[in-house]
Amino acid sequence: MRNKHRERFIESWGSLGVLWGINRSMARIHAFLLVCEDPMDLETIAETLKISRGNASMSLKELRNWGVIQRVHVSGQRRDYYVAEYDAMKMFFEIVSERKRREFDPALHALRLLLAEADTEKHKKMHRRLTDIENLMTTIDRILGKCLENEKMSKAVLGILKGFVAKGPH
Amino acid sequence: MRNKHRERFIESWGSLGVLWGINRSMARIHAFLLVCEDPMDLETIAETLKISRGNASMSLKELRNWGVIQRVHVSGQRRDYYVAEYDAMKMFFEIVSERKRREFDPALHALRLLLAEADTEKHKKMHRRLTDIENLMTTIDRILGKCLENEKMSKAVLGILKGFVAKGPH
DNA sequence: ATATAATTTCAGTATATTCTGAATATTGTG
DNA sequence: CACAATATTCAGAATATACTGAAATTATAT
Repeated sequence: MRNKHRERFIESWGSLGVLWGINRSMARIHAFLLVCEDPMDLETIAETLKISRGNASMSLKELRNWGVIQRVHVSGQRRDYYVAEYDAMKMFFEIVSERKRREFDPALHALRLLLAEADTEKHKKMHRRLTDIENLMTTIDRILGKCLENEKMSKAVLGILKGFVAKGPH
Repeated sequence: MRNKHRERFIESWGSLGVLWGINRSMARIHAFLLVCEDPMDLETIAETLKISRGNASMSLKELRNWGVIQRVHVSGQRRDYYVAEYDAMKMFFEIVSERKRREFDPALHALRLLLAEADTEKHKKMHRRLTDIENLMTTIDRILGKCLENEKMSKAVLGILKGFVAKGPH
């Protein structure tokens, strides 16, 4: 039965969205548009997902800001219709980029300030711990930087990793 | 002034924690233990971070469950003391692993069920979109799988990426 | 054993987040 | 322009999440 799987996908995509910091309604709408072949209008969306029009309206606006859905016109129709962005990666990297900027970067910066003035001798263990974390975060920072630079780079990084996980015994 | 930077680190680590799905109190305690050279007791932690003992107690318990801090004994002292886990990666991968299991895996599974029954001809665009996402998620799934397998693997993956971001013009 | 220090638990409270729906604004049509 | 259809906004309500603090429990020392 199709609807069961569709519903399940929508709900699990909703939980995944929460992990990104996107609220459930937004993520569910996004999922719904992903599984729709044709553009959908606000009313259908709100009815299908059992949410208010107000909520749907705000969520759709936000999703457009994230660049993961688009508003389209259907000829002969007055109302607005929405479709999911065709490019799967775009959504993914948009979100990662934003999270990096908001939470990761400030933490790394604060960590560096702290290390700059730390007493290496007096606080050996602490210093070691923070240095390790700083190294790890710096690596992650560079990787993300590359990936987010442009689509070509992100595909290159992904390609390398794909190669790595593919080879080896099975 | 050291305390200013320490505080800033603790607060930004708190925000970063929220991104992982760890609440602010937990993440702040974790940060505090990271910047302490010596083991700290519940009372000091609660006082320093201005949270209740109850909250501190529960958060410390949770952090131990995540494996990112340890309870230690200080000779001649009755109360329990806590230190941050020495291994930076451990914390990182523990959390990623849990999030993967809880949110990522179910979404990927639901997506595959949906694709298995999708009508490729009738729903071309939708099918294409979902297939793209499935491919991307499968790659991520494999990479994470490798990384989480054991520490050696995660270091290998990180090493490869490090090599990639290091080379090139600057 | 008993007293006391320390920790944990959890019901109730506070706070933050999300959602609703009616009021308002906007857009398209005759 | 007037009217109707549609979309947006936002104050208040509902819900979810986090926190407190006092009571119950556990551990330790004498």
